[in-house]
Amino acid sequence: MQLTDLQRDFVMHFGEMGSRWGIARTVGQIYAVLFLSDEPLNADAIVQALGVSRSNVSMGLKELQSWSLVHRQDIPGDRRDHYAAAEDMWETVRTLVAERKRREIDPTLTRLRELEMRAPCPADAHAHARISELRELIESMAGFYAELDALETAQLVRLMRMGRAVTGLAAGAARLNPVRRSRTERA
Amino acid sequence: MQLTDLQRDFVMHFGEMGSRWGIARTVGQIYAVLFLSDEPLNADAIVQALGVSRSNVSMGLKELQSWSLVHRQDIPGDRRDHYAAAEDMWETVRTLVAERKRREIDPTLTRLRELEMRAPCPADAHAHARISELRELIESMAGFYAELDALETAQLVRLMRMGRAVTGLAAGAARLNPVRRSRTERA
DNA sequence: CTCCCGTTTCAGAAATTACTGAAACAGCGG
DNA sequence: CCGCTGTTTCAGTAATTTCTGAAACGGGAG
Repeated sequence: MQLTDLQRDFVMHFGEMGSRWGIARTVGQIYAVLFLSDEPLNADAIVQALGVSRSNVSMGLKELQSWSLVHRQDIPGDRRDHYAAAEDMWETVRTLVAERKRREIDPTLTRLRELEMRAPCPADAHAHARISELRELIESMAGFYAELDALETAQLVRLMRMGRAVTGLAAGAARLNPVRRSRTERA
Repeated sequence: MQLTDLQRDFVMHFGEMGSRWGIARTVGQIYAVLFLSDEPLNADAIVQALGVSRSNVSMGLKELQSWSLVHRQDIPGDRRDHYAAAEDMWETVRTLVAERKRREIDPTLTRLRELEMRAPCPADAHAHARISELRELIESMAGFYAELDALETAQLVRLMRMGRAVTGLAAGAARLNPVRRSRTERA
């Protein structure tokens, strides 16, 4: 398979961005190729398109599948495995975010809670407080995320495109649904 | 300076997480030390706490300042530079997100728009469509982010802790502010 | 069972990224 | 202007990550 100029430039950019996200450059490129393709591709087509080794593609596909970004898809009458990127990009964003949360946020929360449990040696008073505050912050964000994630995709998209209405809530809602505030916050 | 057990464990975890985020391990550790400290620290204190080279700390502090996560702070009667992490964690989250957007999302949007502009060679029809769709998706998310970012911190926190109310909007708003939907979506 | 087509694994090579120590630099007090 | 304290730069080294080619594996057809 031979990429067009447009495809090549897109794929290169994607590889570049991927490598800033802890994703190996070629893994990003493999995803990009599948993302653009209008049909499932077999591993050799990807090898040709990118000029990387067969084994590298195999590893990359495995990783992409572990992130649920790519899935195997049968082509009748062809014994080889074919792969395709998920069609629905919003769904893909969801899995991407969910996966990152699972791999990065959740373990951190666990660890922070564990640290908070420890017998608080007096020299640690300030550190302890900072850790609690950080844990609370992360929990707030995780809660907000869980809210959004519970929505159907169509609703989520609507919400994101609603503009002012959402944030208007924040200003107006103090009366309707007040959050219990600490003395310092009230000051 | 000598770290307590609690501090050491936190710092190590932070370094670990940092390195999954494209931040060098020691840079994450430097930030963590400053984050926990109840007073500004000079570079040598950090060198001692982490056991890394002076120059590494100097580079790390420079990078953290470029992300606005850490700032220099004078200690009267001490010629050395002292550094401190920002007090307000929500503010820190904001700058972190803003900075990542600026460095990663904005260039991608620019590039995607540029690719869309190109004379659409017939073989690229599908690729072109996918790129447009991706661009629109990213723009939606960026718009939503801009909304949130425009809020005062206190309001933002309130919004995040509001629970149902926010996402309830999405369900209710179809009538008030309908989004034009494609035939397939309606099906 | 064996051959064939395709996939996966893995140890080492290559490339990238992070870190160090030495030297240059900055600015202040004398 | 010199000497002292502290900071930054940078070229080289170390460590880590990514990629490759060769070999092992798997399973269906004959």
